Amino acid sequence: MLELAILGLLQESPMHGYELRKELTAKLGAIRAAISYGSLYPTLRRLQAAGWIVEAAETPATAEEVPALTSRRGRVVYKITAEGKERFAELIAQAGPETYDDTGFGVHFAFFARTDQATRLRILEGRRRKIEERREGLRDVLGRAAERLDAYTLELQRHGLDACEREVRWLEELIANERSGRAPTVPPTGSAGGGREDNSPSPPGESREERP
Amino acid sequence: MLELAILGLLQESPMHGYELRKELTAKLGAIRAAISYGSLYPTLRRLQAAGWIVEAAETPATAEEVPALTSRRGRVVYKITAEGKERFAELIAQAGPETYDDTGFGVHFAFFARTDQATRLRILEGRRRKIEERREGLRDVLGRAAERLDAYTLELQRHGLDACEREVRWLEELIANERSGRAPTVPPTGSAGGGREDNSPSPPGESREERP
DNA sequence: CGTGCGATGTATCGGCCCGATACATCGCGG
DNA sequence: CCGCGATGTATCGGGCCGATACATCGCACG
Repeated sequence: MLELAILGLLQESPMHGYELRKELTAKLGAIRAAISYGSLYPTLRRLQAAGWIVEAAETPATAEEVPALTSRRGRVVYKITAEGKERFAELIAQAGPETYDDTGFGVHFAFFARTDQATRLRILEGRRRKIEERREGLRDVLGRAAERLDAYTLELQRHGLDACEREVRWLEELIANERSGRAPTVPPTGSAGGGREDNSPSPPGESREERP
Repeated sequence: MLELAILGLLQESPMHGYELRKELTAKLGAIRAAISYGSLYPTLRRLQAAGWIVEAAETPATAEEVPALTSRRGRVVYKITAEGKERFAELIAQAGPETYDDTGFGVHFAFFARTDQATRLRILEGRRRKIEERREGLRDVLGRAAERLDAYTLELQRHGLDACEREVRWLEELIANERSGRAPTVPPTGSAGGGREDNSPSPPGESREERP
């Protein structure tokens, strides 16, 4: 999952580890608290070994050749490669079982702007199915095994059930919106593209303004 | 976390691994999908090595000494020890940072019936604090960095924010209910105790029936 | 002027937990 | 009688986390 998220973020611009972590936290804040360095750095090394990303020198070397007497430990900037972009496309499109658990779905969703509509629909429906199953499990427990459990445990199940129902409704809305056509996708953002990246796509969820 | 959950369940009755997993899934279904055996068995071994639990023979050995020609691989039943009960009490009462993350809080809450009221209150308030912080983080992102993020990412944050607000309200209710006195606790369930264990404690949340 | 402290920044280590996999037994229906 | 799904125990590789260590930079406070 981290692999996918890093590849996705580096596609927007090169970054060093610390920055990456902050962006990760901002983008996935709704899903997970904060990525640990104990996960981040090993993953970066893995990605580098696979050739999906490369290190880029921090100082552009325009200056004189002062070869670092003090062995300055400067920041390490990572940059995605062409193979890395292919890898990202592969990961974002394929949907295994882990695509639908909380974290996996969150990461995929966070990069929906770079996902084609058919895949978005597939993922939203897969997630809905999974949540519906969890919901049924909770209803079963609350129905059949209620007398075996104490009041606090039951209250926990009720709260979980409520969250499931709410998420299913949310997904229904997103699915309907997705089917109805208006689906924004960030253009591939090719490395050479010039202009501003300020496209503000029409949002999912109910539209706040209507077309006349 | 698994350690705490296992100790808690074995306090109700001895169980073998498979059964333990089912009970765990029933009790924590609102929190996590299903405990993996790859977690369960190593944890059981750990607990055994520490002396918190012991293996109990499946067949009570009342029968003749037929010494298992076929080396019958029978089920392995685990039983909590006195030290294990102490350990559980220690774990359930102490509150580190991990007590307030999603999983940790869920497990603690699921065993609130075996937790004293002061600890329950402390944990509920700690959890509320943590969720409030997450909520503020999300509000910050939605306020300050909104234009840097695409519509899908923003929608994710909104959904997360909504979930936070909802959970805070839920916690407020539980806290108020807890403060108001009526707080059920399962009696220690001492190993020697005789009677039925059918105490049905008054539930958290709004009471559905009122006393005249 | 110096000094310490919080933010920035890179990195490792032990440990928990997961998914995949393997293997054995039991009961039941075809 | 045979297969098949439920029951049941167990290991292995790998991902991710929390704790920890260490270095630099800017700046506020004495």
